[in-house]
Amino acid sequence: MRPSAKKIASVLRQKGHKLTAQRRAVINVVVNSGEHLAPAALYERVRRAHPAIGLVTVYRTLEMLHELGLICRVHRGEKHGYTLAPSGHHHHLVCTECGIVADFTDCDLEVLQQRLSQQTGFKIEGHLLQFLGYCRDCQGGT
Amino acid sequence: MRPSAKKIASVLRQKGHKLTAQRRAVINVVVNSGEHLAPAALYERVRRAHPAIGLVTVYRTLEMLHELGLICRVHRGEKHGYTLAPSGHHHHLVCTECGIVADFTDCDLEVLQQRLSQQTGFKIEGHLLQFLGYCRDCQGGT
DNA sequence: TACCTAACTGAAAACAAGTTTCATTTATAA
DNA sequence: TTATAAATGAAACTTGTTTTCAGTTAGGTA
Repeated sequence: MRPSAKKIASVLRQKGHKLTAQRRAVINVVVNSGEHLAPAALYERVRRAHPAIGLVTVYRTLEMLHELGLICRVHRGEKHGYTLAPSGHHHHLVCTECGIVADFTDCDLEVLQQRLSQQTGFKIEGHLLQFLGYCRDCQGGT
Repeated sequence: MRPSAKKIASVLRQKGHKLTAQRRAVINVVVNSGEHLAPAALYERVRRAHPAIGLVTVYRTLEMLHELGLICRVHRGEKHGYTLAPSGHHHHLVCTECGIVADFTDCDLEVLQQRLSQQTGFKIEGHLLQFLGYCRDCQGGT
């Protein structure tokens, strides 16, 4: 389940963070977009609701939400974007055209991981798995 | 098979690129290190052999080698590094401590990819898979 | 309800990785 | 040897992100 704006707000409170108008605005944008948005794009949207907000605040809010595990990062080219974090281990399928993101949870990499670990002697701590392609809407164009 | 310095040099020639002392120096460093090196780190090493080389040239040479498929990029944190490219499709196991890289080729993601494609309607073009952990030598410390 | 203070904010400056520009140099084909 | 397209290095620039710092504010307390 993806967390709601209310849920996120209450987590902030619980952790002793203040709930400012700026943070509310950022949270709303993140909650209401299925895309993974880069900080700059997010900033643009947030400004519609809160024109005076600074880009720095957007960065700081995203950083905080990320640390609390409420949103997560996606890699797309050099920069990265953020989306709501569904609970638990999961991966992304990113549209390289429009940035929309689909989640999936079952990656079945445990077997591969274990074998690699034995073969190489590495102590594997995690993995990075992401599919890249074109979403339904972006397949026609370009 | 990982290509040798000679092999790489001859590919450059074939493609009409000039074989300068700087390029030779960059190629040597890449060939002689099992680590994935960030451009800046590579630059440091290259300077031992060729003190007058510029960072720009390192970037340009890496870019060229990458385009020719002779080396490949690895993600590590925000920046990226380069290692020799073994031929064909492959992935990396990266030590987050020292940056050493192990390759592996069999990722068995076709099944997963096909299922995701059906479920989401995405036309999947590629994937990003990388394991992160500690290599044998780095497991003790820290 | 007013007040207090740590937390938060925004502007500007700083930073890091990478790229572009441009005048100079050089590998290599003729 | 020479001509020239390709390559180089310094410096300036770009882009994404972080730091600094003086001023503002959320929200607990009197």
